[in-house]
Amino acid sequence: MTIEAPDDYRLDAQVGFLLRKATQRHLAIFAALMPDLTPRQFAALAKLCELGPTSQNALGRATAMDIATIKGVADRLRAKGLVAALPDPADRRRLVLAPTEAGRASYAAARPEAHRITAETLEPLSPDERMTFVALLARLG
Amino acid sequence: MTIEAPDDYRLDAQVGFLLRKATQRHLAIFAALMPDLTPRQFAALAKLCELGPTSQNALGRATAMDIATIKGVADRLRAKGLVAALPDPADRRRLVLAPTEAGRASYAAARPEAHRITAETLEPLSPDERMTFVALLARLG
DNA sequence: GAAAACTCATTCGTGAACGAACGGAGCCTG
DNA sequence: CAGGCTCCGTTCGTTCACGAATGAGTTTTC
Repeated sequence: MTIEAPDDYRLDAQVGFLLRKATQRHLAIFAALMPDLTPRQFAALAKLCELGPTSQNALGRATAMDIATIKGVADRLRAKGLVAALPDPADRRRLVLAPTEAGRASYAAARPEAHRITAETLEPLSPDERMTFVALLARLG
Repeated sequence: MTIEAPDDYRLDAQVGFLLRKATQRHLAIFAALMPDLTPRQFAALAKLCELGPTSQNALGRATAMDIATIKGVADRLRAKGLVAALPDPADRRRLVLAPTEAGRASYAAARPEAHRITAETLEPLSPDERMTFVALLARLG
């Protein structure tokens, strides 16, 4: 792993490119092990089960999704019957989201798969390397 | 950095979530420093300048983009006048892409920015940590 | 030399990211 | 209480990912 000189640019060594490739591989693993939910849908459902009833914007912030993005994700989760939305009587701007019975069941069933997805994504690294990698990655967020 | 027990799932500690957040930050840096090209457009242009005339499919493989994705990226680069497309007389299925004069100039101008983008993305890490991180990340692609 | 197998490019559909603009609603300060 | 600031949700437009299907062209194989 050499640091390239300013006049020698190799795309394949750039963080952005490597991040994209690692993400691609991870998404393929995810789609194979959890075909019924997309990563964002699972993230939103997981956070919702963790937090309980939450406004749409707040859920977006908790899952690091754009306001426009969480809207679409929430709509698709509602269409699947995993999430219910009710207007907040105390604040009429708010749409309060909560997992349905089916949503909680789906989350409970998906959790072991989520661990497997993480494990398989990190599989090329040794246990020590995995810890190192995750710790460094967390600092780039 | 603890490894969570199977019954304690925290979204914020999952590789997929961290990858997404790191990518988000990187994309924001990219958009700020290279507003005229998207990361994929830059990647395609860079590979094209590196490889010379290349078929669309081959460029897709070289940049780790789906066939359907590279089509759109190539179309947008053509619309910007940075890339030209000609049918291959030797193989009439092929569309051969090549950078235009403007494309080469744009790439030459963008290269220093690309280095700055990489540097800024990795800025939270020490020089040693950067090497470690990039090496580990490369193995997850 | 003809059928089978493969390759190249295109198109369609779904899911997603995110900036920008918008209107409705609450809050805060003068 | 009125004007302004902020927040909430929605919609629009552009870009991208990727599976699937299709049609045209090329190579392989028998």
